[in-house]
Amino acid sequence: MPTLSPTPLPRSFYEPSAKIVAPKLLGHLLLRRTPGGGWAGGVIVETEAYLANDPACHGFRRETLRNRSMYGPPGRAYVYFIYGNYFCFNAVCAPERVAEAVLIRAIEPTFGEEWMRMNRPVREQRDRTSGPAKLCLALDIRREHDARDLCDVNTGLIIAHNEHRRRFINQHKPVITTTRIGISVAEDLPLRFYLEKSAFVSKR
DNA sequence: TAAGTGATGCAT
DNA sequence: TGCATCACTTAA
Repeated sequence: MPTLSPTPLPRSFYEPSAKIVAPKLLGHLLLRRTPGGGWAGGVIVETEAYLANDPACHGFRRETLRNRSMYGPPGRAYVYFIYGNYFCFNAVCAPERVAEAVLIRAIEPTFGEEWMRMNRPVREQRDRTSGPAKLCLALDIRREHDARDLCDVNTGLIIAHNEHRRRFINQHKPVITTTRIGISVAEDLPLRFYLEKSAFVSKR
């Protein structure tokens, strides 16, 4: 499973449209450096794509203070605050000035589980990271992580190559493609992707 | 199933 | 300046 010295996915990985990148992120690793100096996080099992010509995308209308990082270069974080309580984490895709991103909706915890349990002490392990705001709580991802470079291991928030990705996907396939959750426009687009056999998928 | 939560951004 | 909206979660 693990990599003590993780290798971030390269920036070129995020240059295509989010609709291409979203399914390709399944099986890779969302990782956060802990105060203790180790890594916490796990395998991405559910994603959604938000596109430049997509009314549900925060960057659909124009650049604002909130969505600024979506308009920046690919391979950075877009973290936004929602419902007065929660943060959600995205990986910015597509070239600069093209506002696209992939929302990470769920991960399977594999590293730093003790630290995540402290951050989000719920009874059931599968409730720890089975939702976009849940995983931000477990990994203590906040406003200050917005715009952070996911390709630079020194920023402490990365998406890393999973050398066991193929095996993980084989064990958790098939990949299901369906409509996105919690939106009120463009509800019919097939832009949500998840691994059918993962217990951490937020909703079926 | 519904309420809580407050920043955001569009309309005024 | 005001106010509806919101890529969610939790407790019922």
